[in-house]
Amino acid sequence: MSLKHGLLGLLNYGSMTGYDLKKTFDDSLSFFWRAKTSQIYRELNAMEKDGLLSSEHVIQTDKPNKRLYQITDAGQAELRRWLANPEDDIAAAMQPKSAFLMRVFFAGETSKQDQLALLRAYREQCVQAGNSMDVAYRSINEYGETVNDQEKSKHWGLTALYGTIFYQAGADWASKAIALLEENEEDEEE
Amino acid sequence: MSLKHGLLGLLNYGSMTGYDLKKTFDDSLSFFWRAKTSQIYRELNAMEKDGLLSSEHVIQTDKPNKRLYQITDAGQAELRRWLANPEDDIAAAMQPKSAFLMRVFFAGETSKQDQLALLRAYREQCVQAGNSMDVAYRSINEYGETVNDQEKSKHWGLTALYGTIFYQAGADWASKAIALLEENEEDEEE
DNA sequence: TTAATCATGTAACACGTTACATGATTGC
DNA sequence: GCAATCATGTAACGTGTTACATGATTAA
Repeated sequence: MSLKHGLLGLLNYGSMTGYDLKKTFDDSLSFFWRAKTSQIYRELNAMEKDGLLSSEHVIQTDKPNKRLYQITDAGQAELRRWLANPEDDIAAAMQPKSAFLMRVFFAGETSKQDQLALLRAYREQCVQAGNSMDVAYRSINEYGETVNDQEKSKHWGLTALYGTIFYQAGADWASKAIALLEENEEDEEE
Repeated sequence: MSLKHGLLGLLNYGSMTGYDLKKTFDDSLSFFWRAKTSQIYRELNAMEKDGLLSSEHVIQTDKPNKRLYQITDAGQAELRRWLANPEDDIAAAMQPKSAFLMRVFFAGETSKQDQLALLRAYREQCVQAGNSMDVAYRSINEYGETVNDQEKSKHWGLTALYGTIFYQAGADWASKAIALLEENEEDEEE
């Protein structure tokens, strides 16, 4: 359901096209949510049918024509209703789904070299992702300082801070896991 | 694709019914993967059609009849192929999807009280989940000590360790986020 | 002249959830 | 008598991905 509410949340800031929404997702929400163009257009259609959005066709001469979506009163009500009921999403946040951990679970079927390579690759990616998140974090804060929407940018910054901590924790875990595997590397062979 | 490979991984340890597989998922993989009964039966069917599994009908007098699944040579080959190619899943692990963070992002639309309540509820759930993970971690290690499959239980333990660190990081982030919001609680009103 | 940006979709498939459907045996 | 365990599925729906389809304008 969260693509729907993400779209409502963004359109609550102002009218946009599907194309704009896609870019905003990619630019600002991509750490914790992503969606393909095809899914966004389909969802916008369904939401308009449900009365959460309305749209107007805008004819342009210099660029392709476009469809501008705006949130309706029913849409704003739905956004507020959603924000007021976070229980299920908090519970779901305790239940990650990770194909990577599935691999760790079954890594006993691979060679010790492969096991270590898996964990090292993961750690490296965490470090890299952490670095790029630091950049994003700074740019959000800078943006919040220059523009006068400090209240909003504060929450955007919190999601970026989550990213930094999440990747750091991933790298720490991988380091410990590697150490645990290397402990008995000498006496065992595969 | 990981339900498929989870089923292959478990059936690689020995033949099981759909019912057994469901229980094993719930008992051992539930921190990082869950599946409904209906999905498991559907997937087993598809996998048998693809030649990854074979099944035999077992007639029981004291209990309902059952269908025992076993992995085929093609299934073992597919399991090995999957284990040898982890790149995409490592990359995907850097791209979490979180409806909870979507809520944090848009929390500027709610009252300061609701913002704090959201973060406090999240922190509390992280602490609770962390505690129950510690229990799971200990039971896995005890199991690994008594039984002689230390090599396997080591990796199972690594996934539990990930859980502990993940929940701890979540609680730490929430504490920082709460502190940041409370910083300017005095001078601002909503 | 070539890549990027702007702009919107359809169709099919893959994966996950919800609701429905059945029924015997065992332990409290 | 009632709940738990054992045991297997179908149908419909919701959500996400992949492949396909088109085409103008602008900047390097």
